Amino acid sequence: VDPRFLRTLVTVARLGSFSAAARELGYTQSGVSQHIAALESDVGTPLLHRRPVRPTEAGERLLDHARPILLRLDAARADLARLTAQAATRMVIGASPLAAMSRLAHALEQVRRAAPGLEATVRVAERAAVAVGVATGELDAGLVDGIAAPGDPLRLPEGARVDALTVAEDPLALALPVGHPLAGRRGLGLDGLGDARWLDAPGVAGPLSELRAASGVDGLRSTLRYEGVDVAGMLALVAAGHGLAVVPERALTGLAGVTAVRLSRPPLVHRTELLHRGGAAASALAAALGAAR
Amino acid sequence: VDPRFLRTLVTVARLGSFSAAARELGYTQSGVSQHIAALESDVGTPLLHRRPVRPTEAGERLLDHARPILLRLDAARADLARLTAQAATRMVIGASPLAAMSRLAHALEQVRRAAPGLEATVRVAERAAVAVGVATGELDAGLVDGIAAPGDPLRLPEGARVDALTVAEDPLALALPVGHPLAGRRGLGLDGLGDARWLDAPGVAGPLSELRAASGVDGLRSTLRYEGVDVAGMLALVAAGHGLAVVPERALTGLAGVTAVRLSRPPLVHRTELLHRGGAAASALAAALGAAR
DNA sequence: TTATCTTACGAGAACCGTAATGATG
DNA sequence: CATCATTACGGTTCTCGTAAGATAA
Repeated sequence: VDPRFLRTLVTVARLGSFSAAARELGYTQSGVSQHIAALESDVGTPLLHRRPVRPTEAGERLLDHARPILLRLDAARADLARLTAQAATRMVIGASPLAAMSRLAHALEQVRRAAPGLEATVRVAERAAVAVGVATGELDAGLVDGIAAPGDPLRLPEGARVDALTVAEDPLALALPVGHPLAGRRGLGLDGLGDARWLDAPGVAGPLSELRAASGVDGLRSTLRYEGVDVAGMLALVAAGHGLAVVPERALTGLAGVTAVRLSRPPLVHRTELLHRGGAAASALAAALGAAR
Repeated sequence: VDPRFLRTLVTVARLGSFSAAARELGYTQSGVSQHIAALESDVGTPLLHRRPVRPTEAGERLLDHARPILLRLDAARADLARLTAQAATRMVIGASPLAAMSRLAHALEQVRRAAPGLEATVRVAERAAVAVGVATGELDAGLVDGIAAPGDPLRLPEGARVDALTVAEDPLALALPVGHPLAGRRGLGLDGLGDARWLDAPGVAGPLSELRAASGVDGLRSTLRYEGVDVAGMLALVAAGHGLAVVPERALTGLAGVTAVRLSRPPLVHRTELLHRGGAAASALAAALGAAR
């Protein structure tokens, strides 16, 4: 019942070890063991397999609830803290890798003219982490992007209570190595490309699973996974023929070794949203971004 | 930090009294006072005005978080309890007042043929309460209805983690007293009716605010509020000229004193969904309802 | 054996009830 | 002055750390 126990559970599940969780949380091994034992006696079922430490089915079920609950508790704390907070002089903005940085740069320019003393930081992380950061108050705002059907909002982690403003919806393109047989085409549909080799770059273009979910096209099998967050790095792999990737068209202009072909058939867009929780600085950003609600 | 404190807070806020909350929760006055004091000292701000007892701004903020968190905690408990549960012989189904009972009756028929020993109950409550009941395991399934744009899901309380299946989308009609000047029309739009007198029947046709939100038409002012859950009762008020109401067309056939005119202009439908959490009985119901995902 | 989880036990803190005190209409 | 919230205090329970025990690799 105690949320601290739930936090211990998710930490243990994440690290796969009682001792490691104890170190991270500032408890004793014993304390962690007692937390888990208390939870298990409460629900009347084992939640973790031991040796190796791995959630049971019931554990997985509880974790699915625990993570959003803990996120929401943190969000509540952050929300109340902001009520008492004084005017901020420091602003931290999160951004996912492909989020339209040029737009953000221009908007920040305007905000800084309006508030000269402002000290701003931009921190790049993946979309879910940015959403969590905004919800928990670590970030004052976040610029995130992803693939979605036109008009659909981006999917964010459960329990992350944030306001989302649409910043842009841009066309998507397929990144191909130069000389690829499809490189001359005007537009391409995904449906014929289920058998192609794909590059899965979750940190850059979003995970392939997101594309699969948004498009409804099955069988997009990846042959290589790129775990960096660097666009040029990923495109080098595309240029070398390791697979295709779907990327916002604007990210592909003027890069050697790859050709862009606009993605036409399943109506999908590269969507950019500004996440915030209503602070003054975030509102100024929203206005400067010309965001449509 | 203790969720029990949050539960105390929401109860006190709902009842507007420490003593009443203590009675309902099985605490003493003193215990409730200590809960609130602990929360206030934790967040560093008063959460309630006293005499009369009413949430402060910070209190409202915390309540917005606390209610979904508590709901989710209950849902987690129910979820885990179901893992250990044996085959159910008793099924409780929630239904909002206008949810297509005839369809449900037919589906139940099929389910009972397949499982003859089944003891079923249907319990009528408003939509949010049904969703909460399904999430917390009090109900095995729920049939709820409401007004929405075509294809849009119904809005459910935050934290209510349920699966929703679309059962039907039916046309909406305006209920008018016989002899009303608009009664002869073939179809009507809401946009010209902002100035009409409206009947607000949150328990029957859904709150007027829902219609306002779904249609985008402002200024639907109600002159009378009906708090019952009885269709005929509400329509009697319409027949007497106390105001117009938007109701699913099928609910209006063959009722004395009122005429139905189909609502055409803002594309809205009366939507019915089956809420459940994946139990065997609920799945059988879903199949019998021929629900499309 | 070694790393790891579990159990035993005691100190300290937290929670809740009884009862007295204070405040408000 | 009657109702309601707060404070004081004590008993019970809970939580956590130390330390010893159990168990699998």
